[in-house]
Amino acid sequence: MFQKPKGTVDILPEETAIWHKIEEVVRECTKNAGFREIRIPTFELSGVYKRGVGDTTDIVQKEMFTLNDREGTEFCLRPEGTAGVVRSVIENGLFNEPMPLKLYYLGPFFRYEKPQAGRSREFYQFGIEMFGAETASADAEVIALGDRVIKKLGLRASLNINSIGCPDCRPKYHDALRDYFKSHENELCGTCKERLEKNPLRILDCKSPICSAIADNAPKTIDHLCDDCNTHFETLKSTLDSLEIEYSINPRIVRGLDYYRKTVFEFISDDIGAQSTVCGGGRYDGLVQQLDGPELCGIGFGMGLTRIVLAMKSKAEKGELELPKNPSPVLYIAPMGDRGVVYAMKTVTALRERGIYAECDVVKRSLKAQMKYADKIGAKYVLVVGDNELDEGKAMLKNMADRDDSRQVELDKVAADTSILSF
RNA sequence: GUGGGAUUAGCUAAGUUGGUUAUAGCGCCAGGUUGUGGCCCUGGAGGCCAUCGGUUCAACUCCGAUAUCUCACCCCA
Repeated sequence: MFQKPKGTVDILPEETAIWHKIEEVVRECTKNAGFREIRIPTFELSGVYKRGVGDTTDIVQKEMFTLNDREGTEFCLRPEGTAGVVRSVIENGLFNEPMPLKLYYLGPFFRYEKPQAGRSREFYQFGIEMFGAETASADAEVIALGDRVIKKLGLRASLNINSIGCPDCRPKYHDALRDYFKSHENELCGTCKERLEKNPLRILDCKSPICSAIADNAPKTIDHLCDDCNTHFETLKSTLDSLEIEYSINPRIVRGLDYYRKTVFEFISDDIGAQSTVCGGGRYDGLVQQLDGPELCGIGFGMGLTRIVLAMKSKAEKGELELPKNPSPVLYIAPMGDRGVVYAMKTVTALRERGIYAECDVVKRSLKAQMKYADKIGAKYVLVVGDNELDEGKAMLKNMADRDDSRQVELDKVAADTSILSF
């Protein structure tokens, strides 16, 4: 017997109803905000990610699924969405469209990781990208969309924002940070000692209690912003205030992808385990040029839909949310005898054409077994059709929710007049 | 990549200090007189007890390895 690959999941019919709901909310929210869907390959030339996401990131260094074609060209299964979208924007000249260019995507992504709650090797992500708008209003619009999707799904997540500066002010901040941590070098954990030279920003993220305590008093990125970045951040805050979107400023938010500039943010859920970032993103003003495109700023986020599903299930367990279910048939027709089967098939087909979910027996079950089955699948009404009914042209339409409630209907009207399927 | 926990039927679990045909509930299928669901009763199907190796007269039970799941670190959505 075959097993699915490690770290992948089978999403079974019971759960796909939840996914349909999520996709419905995503499509509605993006449509109302003018984001249009883009569908791009699930794999790209490796360089797209190596150059886009950054050579030194964990994602590129140890989490990519790579494959080679017969000519030896190296590809990667997409580990994230932004780099591929940027590649497509450049390759298709979408930067010539009216600005801002607003896009969204939805689909599977792949990272070679050790699986745990909220982290798998194949996971689904919804993301948006907005190009050509460098104002803080654009940041707020992107954040507001993430906020709306989360709220429309009945979830709560706290929004954390930060600014990590731009190529002008970030080096100065790095120096200040390095100076500070150097004075505590002996106390830092092993990994953080290494981080000191390579990427001191990451020490802020360390979960070790000692490093974390030291980091508490570290210089904050928002105290070292240049005038431009500072104004941008202040404007973002006041815009979020006026939109009544709650947030907290978290100087520890440090994203692991090299392309981020200025605004970074995360929506964090407390309904799931340690992998609690349900949506994360930020501004990436240098990325398009980094991938050989024109000068074009951008901002976006990725939303981990697998984690959204986890959060919804967790909420449902606490009784705070009702999970979407697959639909039940309005009518189940229980035929008896060959003439009944013909009637049942014709009527069910006609009802389906009219957009009504109807079922009938196709396994030759006894009447009793059919009733049990109709009950199990949650049919609202049942119509028993045998020779007697066919001869008279009439049958009893039974309301499954109420034992004493049934009405006589004319058989040839069941498919024609759907109003009889509600009483 | 580093740790901890787990693996017995489709699902949730029991299985005595190693000892004959490996259990239960739920679910599935079929019945409980001629044409009616939920409750109840009866029967049936369904397991190489994760895999491989070792100890033993004898292993679901003890030991080792592998795989997978799971939780955390790391990292991220």
